[in-house]
Amino acid sequence: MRIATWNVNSVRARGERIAAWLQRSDVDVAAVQETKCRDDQFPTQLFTDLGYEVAHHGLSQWNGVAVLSRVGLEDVQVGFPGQPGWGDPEAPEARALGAVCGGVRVWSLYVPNGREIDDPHYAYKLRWLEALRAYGAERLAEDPQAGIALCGDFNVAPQDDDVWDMAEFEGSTHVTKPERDAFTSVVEAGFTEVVRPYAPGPGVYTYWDYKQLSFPKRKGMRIDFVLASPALAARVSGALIDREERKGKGASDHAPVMVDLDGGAEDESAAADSAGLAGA
DNA sequence: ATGGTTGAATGTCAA
Repeated sequence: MRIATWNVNSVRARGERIAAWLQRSDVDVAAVQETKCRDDQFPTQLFTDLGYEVAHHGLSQWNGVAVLSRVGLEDVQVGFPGQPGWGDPEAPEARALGAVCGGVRVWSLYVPNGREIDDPHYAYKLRWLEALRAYGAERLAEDPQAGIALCGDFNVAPQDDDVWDMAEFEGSTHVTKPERDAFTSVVEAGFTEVVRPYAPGPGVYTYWDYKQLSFPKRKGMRIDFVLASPALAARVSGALIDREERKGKGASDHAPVMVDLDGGAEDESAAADSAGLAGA
């Protein structure tokens, strides 16, 4: 089974490109962020026509998260318990959506950007990551064998090599110790980042700003991740960052990140077929 | 080409 995460930066501006990518890449489950639309604006049919079930949560033109799956989509959760809110009155934004797909609880997460270190959004970002850690820890305490994937745009570059030049990030968000500590806390709660071992840096990124020719100049950031629970991490057989998808007219500013899993219902059925053939 | 973004409530914010 292949699962993926991608900040698409508007599902309406990029629908055809997303559909082409799903098919080309043989994606079974996609966690999508920044759909930038309400539920009633989501181009559901584009994906159901390709055999995917769709769950979307969008409240406005900002944020918006979705899960697309062709291996079943059950138990949809809008937001997670304890997810911090924003605004007045304070309310959760459309930044988290979970569903069980092919036996794995897949979360599409869009961590707040943080903007500037002295902006209230920065403290909001840290609260949000802490709440995610607490929720993840709780789920694993309840079921240590659970297959959980925390997929998304974390808006944190955990290591110095995850940005093109640390000197250019002096005083900036995404690389501060509190943000990195918050990310590490989620990992230490039991969620291994499974992409990096198969796509090591330096110079390997998932996001390049549209401005200043960042992509051709290779000035990117690694901020999109798949964090897997122990049982799920044990099934990972590969991962890749689809840098090609960042190229050309109409690209998102993020690249898709894909993870391949061994086992699960499909592989068991294939193994049974193989055994049957061998015996024939 | 010596510069250079894109997408969303069309006006200005967000990333």
